[in-house]
Amino acid sequence: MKNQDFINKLRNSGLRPTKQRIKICEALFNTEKTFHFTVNDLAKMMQKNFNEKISLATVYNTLHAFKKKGYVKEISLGNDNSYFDTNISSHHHFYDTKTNELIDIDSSKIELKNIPNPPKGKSIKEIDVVINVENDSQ
Amino acid sequence: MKNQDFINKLRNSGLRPTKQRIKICEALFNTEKTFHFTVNDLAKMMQKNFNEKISLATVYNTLHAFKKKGYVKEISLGNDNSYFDTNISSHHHFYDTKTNELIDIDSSKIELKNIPNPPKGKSIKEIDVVINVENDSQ
DNA sequence: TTATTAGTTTATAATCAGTCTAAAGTAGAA
DNA sequence: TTCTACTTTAGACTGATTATAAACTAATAA
Repeated sequence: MKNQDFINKLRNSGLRPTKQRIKICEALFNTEKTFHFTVNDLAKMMQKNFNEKISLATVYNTLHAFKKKGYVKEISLGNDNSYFDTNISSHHHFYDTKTNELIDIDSSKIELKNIPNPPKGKSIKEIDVVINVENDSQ
Repeated sequence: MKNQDFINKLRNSGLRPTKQRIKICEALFNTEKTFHFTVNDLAKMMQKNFNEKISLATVYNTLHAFKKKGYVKEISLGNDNSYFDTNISSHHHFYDTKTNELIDIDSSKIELKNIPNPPKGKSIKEIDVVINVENDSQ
């Protein structure tokens, strides 16, 4: 993808294509593979790999805007800080509770049967399966 | 359950039956139904319903100790603060992302098929299914 | 172009959950 | 009763996230 594509992408979804947002698009979407990251990871990555100091507040704002637009997903894990994922397809995760490592599982791999009906008046938005794993003790 | 039962329960698992721990046991386990709560919920509950001001640090300590002993479970949700659950059976949850409401789903209700093998050297500790729901828009 | 304005970015302060610390208190064993 | 190790506590501290308010900039109209 070229810069102009990101500019269009942003503009089409009602976000002004600012320098910072375009750079963040490059960092997130100009990759072969999708990946997981924290807000801090991204802020550091922008400075080191993209030579672009972006204020933390802006990184938060941008990620939340991108999340709203469906460009990234936020991953639900119990622990400390929250993870984002550039893999926006429906999928699940292995999660190493000791190392905080996250590994994607294609949603087609796991079959969920007998999903119960949601409480009255509510409807299902998404189902997250987290398989908590740990290193085998030696 | 009577106080003496809690004292035995604590002592049997190597925790000294202090006044605070016994009171917290009463609050958590002398109920008809299991329930979900945050650390703050519990601290307030102790003061209001049990007339017992317990320091926040102690509430944290106690809950972590109880979690380690398997008296409570901690629930993995993305958002703000973490939830505890007095339902320690294996089970899943409906989670209302707008209201933060949590509803238990018996683990036998949902059938998981084709669980993929964990990454090499790791083994599965637990599987959490969170069904995110929202109020139907009127 | 230029001027206007509405949306953005930024540094910094503020907040909030959770942890740490060191002193005071207490249960259990001798 | 005394001693010791475990607990509790208030308050300091940390780290993630949000709020604020001033400076900046993209989009639009003139």
